[in-house]
Amino acid sequence: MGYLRDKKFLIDFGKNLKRIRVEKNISQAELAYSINVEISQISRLERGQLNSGIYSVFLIAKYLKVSPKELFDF
Amino acid sequence: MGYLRDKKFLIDFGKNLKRIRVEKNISQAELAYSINVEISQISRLERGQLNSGIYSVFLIAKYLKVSPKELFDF
DNA sequence: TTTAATATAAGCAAATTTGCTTATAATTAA
DNA sequence: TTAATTATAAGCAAATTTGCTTATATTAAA
Repeated sequence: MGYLRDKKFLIDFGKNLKRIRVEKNISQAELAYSINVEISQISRLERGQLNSGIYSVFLIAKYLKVSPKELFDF
Repeated sequence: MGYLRDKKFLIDFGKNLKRIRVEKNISQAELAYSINVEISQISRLERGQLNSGIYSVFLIAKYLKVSPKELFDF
């Protein structure tokens, strides 16, 4: 990640994702396994350490049974 | 992009982005220049050829003066 | 507390995106 | 039609994400 990147957006996104995932009682491992991505990706994404691609977001939203929109609703 | 990736989401996302951008009378070049990304990225993104990071989406939404949510509203 | 489950951390290779560039095609304006 | 603007295309290096792995820390349950 470029050093000039404003991380607030990524951190807020991650927090929102985590909130929704926890609300649905789904572990990082379950989510990761179900959509075929690595736990480490979910972990890093939730902590704002990763600028994931929109396709991963789409898969995550799908498994969490929310619209991708909702993951950006913060 | 992995060969198994379902491209429909990326293509739909791109179309929606293009629709919004054109509605606002903003060229790919203007958008790209304004948020410091390459025109080729915008072009590829709009055609669903690219799984851009959410941070780029955030920047794009910001310049287009829409919520990131709106880019996923399709 | 002790155990089990969950989450965070970090390193490395492979895959992908991004920046940069040049060229061509398509669209719009004159 | 012609010129100008805008969009698409493609190749390459650099940067970043992702997959894979092992290890540690935190949280929840017994």
